[in-house]
Amino acid sequence: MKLKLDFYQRDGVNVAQDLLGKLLVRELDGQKIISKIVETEAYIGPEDKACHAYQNKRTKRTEVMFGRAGNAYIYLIYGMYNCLNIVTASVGKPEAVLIRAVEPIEGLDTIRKYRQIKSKKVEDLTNGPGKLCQALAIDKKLNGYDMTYGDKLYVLDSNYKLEVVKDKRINIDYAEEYKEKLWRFYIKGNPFVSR
DNA sequence: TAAGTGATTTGCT
DNA sequence: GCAAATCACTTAA
Repeated sequence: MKLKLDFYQRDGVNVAQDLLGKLLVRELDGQKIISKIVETEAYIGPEDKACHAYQNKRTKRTEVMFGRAGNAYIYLIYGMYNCLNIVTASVGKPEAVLIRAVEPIEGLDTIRKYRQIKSKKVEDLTNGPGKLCQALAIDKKLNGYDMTYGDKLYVLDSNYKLEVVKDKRINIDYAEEYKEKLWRFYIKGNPFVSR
């Protein structure tokens, strides 16, 4: 079952937790890549200093976050890496969940085609936000993509048993007190979780 | 550990 | 308009 609008149309922190263990599906060129979401972070617009849309700052880039829940928010960071977020809450509320890491389930060959690395370790394919985007061939063409409707990128429901760990977010030193927020979630013991 | 990388935003004109 | 600063990361040592 594909996750529907009502799943995303909730508080970003809850959506972030509930997305763990769900299946992220990417289809392209007739190939299907299925991966399990193992790590997420919540970005809560108006109050969160780490969020691009802090204090409801609305620019061309953050526009998508103000839009409908279930849309993909993809942006380029550090000049070369894409990050995948899913917009949550309702229209006008800039909230999103960053997908930080996934575990490949199906379509390893396709993943390797898009992300060629020296490392033999499977973990290195998708254990980070930029890596997973390379692996799934996600770029800005998919920005604003409707994941509750489209077939190229969406999330399937699942019933994995898992233990959720709450932690501080990382790599957002500039966010001052908000970097202490426990808005990062990951599956305990999963090898694909980034440091 | 450190540096590369360029789109985006901001703060001047 | 243009220039400078910023940055939700990765890789190779």
